[in-house]
Amino acid sequence: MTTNAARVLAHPSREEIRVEGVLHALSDPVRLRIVRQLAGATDEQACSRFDLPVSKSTTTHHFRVLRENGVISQFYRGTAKLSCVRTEDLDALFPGLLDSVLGGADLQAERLGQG
Amino acid sequence: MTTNAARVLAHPSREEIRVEGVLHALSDPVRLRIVRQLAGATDEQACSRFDLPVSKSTTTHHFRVLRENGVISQFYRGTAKLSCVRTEDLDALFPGLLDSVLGGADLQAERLGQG
DNA sequence: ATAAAACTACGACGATCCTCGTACAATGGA
DNA sequence: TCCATTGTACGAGGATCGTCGTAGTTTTAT
Repeated sequence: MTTNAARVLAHPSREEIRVEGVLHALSDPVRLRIVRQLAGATDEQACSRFDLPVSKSTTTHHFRVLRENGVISQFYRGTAKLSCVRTEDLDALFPGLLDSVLGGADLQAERLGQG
Repeated sequence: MTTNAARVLAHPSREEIRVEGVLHALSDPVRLRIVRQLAGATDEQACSRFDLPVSKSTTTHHFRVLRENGVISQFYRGTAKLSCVRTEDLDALFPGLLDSVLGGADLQAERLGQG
């Protein structure tokens, strides 16, 4: 097989990331859950390792929204698509934002008794 | 005039505020601008003191979204409706979130040259 | 070559969202 | 009382969003 261009995923550069876009990306329950799981892991994870209450196409959609808004980066490895949070970029652009969102989500989950 | 019940505004209690709702409320450019202006002032401000690029009805809408998601509190004084950020509640629920959003917005405005 | 695994592209549906204009309500001052 | 100020309620239009199923692509293993 020749290399497939569609397998190279487009990411916004650091300068293109907007705080409104990041907040919007994180404001959906499914996507917030994805980011929490990604941030809790030590390395990148495949989309298939997420147990989400939505269909597979919807899962694809949510990962794309996160990527297009600069929250995660993704790349292919075999048939799998791996994701990780763009911690370095987000911390540089919006210091403390990611941590406080994740911390706030943790507190809320604790408070609602379903951490 | 007798007291009008419609003039008493409904606010979510602290326990009802959700991080997803707060993020959603802050993810709109107009609303983020409102909150930045509110946070930059020392006391509460009337809606009419905001110079926004939308109509008056749309302004009302955005203030309501902010209030219903627990970001601001509002009360009437005469014909004016005053607003202020629910700093104490937000800091208790999601420590550091408000500050990092505001700080990130400031940095972004600086970076884009229209602070 | 065949099949399985992982993910995507596309179109569709209903819900929500942002916006507006118009008409209305509440307050305070002349 | 009359009017100006301030904000609301309502309905509407158009855009975006979240969801899905189906069909298809890419890769790896057999």
